[in-house]
Amino acid sequence: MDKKRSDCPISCSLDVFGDKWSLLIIRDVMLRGKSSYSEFLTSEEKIASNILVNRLSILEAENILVKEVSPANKSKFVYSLTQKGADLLPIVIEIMDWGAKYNANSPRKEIGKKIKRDKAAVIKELSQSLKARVKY
Amino acid sequence: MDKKRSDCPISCSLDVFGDKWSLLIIRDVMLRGKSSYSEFLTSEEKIASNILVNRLSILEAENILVKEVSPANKSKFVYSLTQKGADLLPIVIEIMDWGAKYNANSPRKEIGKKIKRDKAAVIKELSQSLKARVKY
DNA sequence: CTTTGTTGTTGCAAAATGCAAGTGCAAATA
DNA sequence: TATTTGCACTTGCATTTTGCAACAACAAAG
Repeated sequence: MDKKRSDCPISCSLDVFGDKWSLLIIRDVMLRGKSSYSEFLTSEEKIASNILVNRLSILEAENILVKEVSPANKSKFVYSLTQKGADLLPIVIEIMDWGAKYNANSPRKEIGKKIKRDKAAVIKELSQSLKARVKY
Repeated sequence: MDKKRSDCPISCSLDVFGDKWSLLIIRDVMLRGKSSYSEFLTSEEKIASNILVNRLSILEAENILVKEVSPANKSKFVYSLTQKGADLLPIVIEIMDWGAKYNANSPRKEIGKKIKRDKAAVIKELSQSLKARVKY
């Protein structure tokens, strides 16, 4: 881990995921059912492969993701959320809500509309369903 | 504004404040009563002056902060939150909560403890008090 | 008239990012 | 067996951003 700029919890958090890519990887795992390097590479934001490797290794080192051999394909890895990673859900939902509110070109889809109606319920529901696949 | 990587609301949001400094400036305005360039410079994370100028101009261009001549001192500027900026409160609170939970060295202070007890109440209460000083 | 406070700017080295191509290796296919 | 495909990186290099320190413009205060 890089050394912290301060003990402020906001600053500490940003030291970990305060960049343009980390939370997009988390989003892919959390909300889009993605779990592998090749799936992350195909996301529409077009992350570069070296950045992806770098971020995956940081997220793994921070115990936000765990990397394991795929049960289905032994020459493949799958990344899963830890509890610490799953706990990022409220942050991701709030960022999504703010972004949907202030961007004309991001029309709210089903989940966005549900968030607008009852954010707390969406977080509760999703965090329940994440529990089933959280590792460690 | 830089061009967007995608229409995903999370991606759009990170295009705006997805870096290590923007949300610390927002924190200073939102929770620490700071409002001027010189106050931001003195924060413990020690932002460089060129980065600060750059971020303030982005936040202003994005209509998250407004810059005005200080009523008290005509040779000074004050930055205030717009409604769009104040709406970042839930994000900031969630990030603070996560950071406090997973960092041994960030003992929860009063606000952190209140968040742990009743996050929704803290957000509601603070957003009420922000309303009084939001511009536009 | 000089000092202080405030908001910047400039220059430069170091680090991070973006992009394209290449590598290693196991599984699938011919 | 030989070849191809899929997957997870690695490398090289140009561009951009960051970090650090010094300098500058200008109004207000003393």
